[in-house]
Amino acid sequence: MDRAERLERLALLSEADATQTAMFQQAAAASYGLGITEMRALSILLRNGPQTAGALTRALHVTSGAVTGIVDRLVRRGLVSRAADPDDRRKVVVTVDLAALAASENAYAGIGEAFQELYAGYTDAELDFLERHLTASVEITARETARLHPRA
Amino acid sequence: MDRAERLERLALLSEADATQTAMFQQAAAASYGLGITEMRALSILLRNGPQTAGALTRALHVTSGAVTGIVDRLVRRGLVSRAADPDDRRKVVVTVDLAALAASENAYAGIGEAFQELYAGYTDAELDFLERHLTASVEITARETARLHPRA
DNA sequence: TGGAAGTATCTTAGTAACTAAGATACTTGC
DNA sequence: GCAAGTATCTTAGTTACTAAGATACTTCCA
Repeated sequence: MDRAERLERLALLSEADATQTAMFQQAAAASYGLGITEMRALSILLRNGPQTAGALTRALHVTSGAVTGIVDRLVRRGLVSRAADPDDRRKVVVTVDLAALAASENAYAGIGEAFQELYAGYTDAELDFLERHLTASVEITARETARLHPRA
Repeated sequence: MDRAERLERLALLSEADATQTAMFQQAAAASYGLGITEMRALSILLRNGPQTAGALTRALHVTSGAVTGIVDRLVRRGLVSRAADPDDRRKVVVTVDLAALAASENAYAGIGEAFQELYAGYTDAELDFLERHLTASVEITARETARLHPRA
């Protein structure tokens, strides 16, 4: 098959995967009774550790007012907690309550298993390639997202 | 490296990629002055061709009332048009105006180029693997999304 | 053939999550 | 010690959604 043609098909597939994945995330968030932005905030807190409201503002590309509401709602559900920063009392550090999170239903269990099953059929070399590809993809996408945000 | 450990890292990376990609999509939609759901509707119309409002309702997992608003806004921007189905006059078929779309700014140009550059460094075998992987991923994700939607 | 049931879309009222602007509380630098 | 800067929260308004139901058309069956 022609290489240019393959690249074209890959771009389309990649776009379809992105749309489908975003819709899954929204459905998963809804199944927890959370909004998509609250879910993203949780994801960022889990991945990058406890951080201030300001850091979440920048990571989520929303206003500080929105973050106040997001953290309020997560606190009300007992999924995160706010704590004053002893070094700078203007700051508020948000921390995920891992025990509470573990105790809640896991909407990701099904898809996680399905992907583990898919990966099981891959060779070590293929897994290695996929890891390198995803790392590059995250880097590119984060950079291009920042480019689209005038305030960034 | 241990295989179980690699699978664990891959799952985390995959989640990070999904979150980042969703945020890019939202930023791209906003740069067109569109909402994320309008963008998804356009994407579905482009990928699967002209279809009825009802089909969009099912594909987007939103209510029929929401689709009315989404199509209204896209029509107002001149990006799509409504047409009566001659065979069933209850139906309204929505079609993308490709010329209008091509004439608008392309927020995807930058990321598209970045990925083409990434792909340029891949072998034919790697591209082939990626295509098979994405195809499987779209299939799994669509199935798992449907599972999370009670109305589906 | 005509009426009941079903289907497709749109309308309306209400809700939730966002933005923009500005208030409050604290910190830093001169 | 005061002015300017920073971090978060508050308030008012907007937007895109849902739920419920109205309208218009189609299908099925006695």
